[in-house]
Amino acid sequence: MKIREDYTCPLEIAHDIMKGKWKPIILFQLQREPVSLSALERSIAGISQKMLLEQLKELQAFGLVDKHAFDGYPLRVEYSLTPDRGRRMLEAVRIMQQIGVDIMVEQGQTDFLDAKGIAYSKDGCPQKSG
Amino acid sequence: MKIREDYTCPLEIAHDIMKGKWKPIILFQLQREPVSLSALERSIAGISQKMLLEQLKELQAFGLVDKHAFDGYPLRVEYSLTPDRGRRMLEAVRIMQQIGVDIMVEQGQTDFLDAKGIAYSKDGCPQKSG
DNA sequence: CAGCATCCGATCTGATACTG
DNA sequence: CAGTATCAGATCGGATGCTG
Repeated sequence: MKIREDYTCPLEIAHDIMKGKWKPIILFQLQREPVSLSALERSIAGISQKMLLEQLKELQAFGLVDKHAFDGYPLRVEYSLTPDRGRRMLEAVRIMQQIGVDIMVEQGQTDFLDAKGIAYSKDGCPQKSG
Repeated sequence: MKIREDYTCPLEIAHDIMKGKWKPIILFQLQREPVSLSALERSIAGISQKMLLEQLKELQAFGLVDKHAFDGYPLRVEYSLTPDRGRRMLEAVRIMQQIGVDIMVEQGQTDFLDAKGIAYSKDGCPQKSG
């Protein structure tokens, strides 16, 4: 995957980086630690492997995500946020996430809040299994 | 326009708020002051009136944008960011924009930077006319 | 100036089956 | 476990013409 070199507007790049249903969620899920493809797939409800791989590739191309492949069997791979660009974009994702939380609370949906009404369970998104 | 009330994930809402090619650009253009529809249209290169109106409506529905209509002829309307949600989302947009700037600089595109190499001309996006 | 409706091609995304 | 290929339906977005 190669990045266009004829962008004329920074926000056009930003859109290409973040577009689609899954990118912000993927970045959000990578915030704690490097994770395997299958772990990522399990942590994101509803995503197909095709979309996950495709979006991860784009994030890698733009320098937000790193991939580390280990030799041997079974195959093992770990994805992580890059310290600079990935972490910075995570800040933007956090803001968006918080606004989403606000709206859910405003709608009376407080299920995902903890006892103190501050933090939210897991990452605030439904997980695949237990 | 009515907002879904069955969201299960804050980032799902965030995506609905920001999805599409134009929302971040519109928020960015609204940061300085309230503007009319036609001014907005002029300041965003390539957007159609249909998309502009449609996206503004969605941003209003989610509480990021306010609209103020004045009586009399010619018709006059002003759009602005809401002080809370709109301004907060603008922070996320700024982060995304800055990452876009970084990538453009990395690609050797420095045309839009000012003499000091820090700020960028206009809003960093091409404008319609002069 | 502000706003709406329709048509239609481009793009995105999910399901499914297959490879190393 | 990690990753690829293909096909079909859904969604997105641009052009255009019309109303108050």
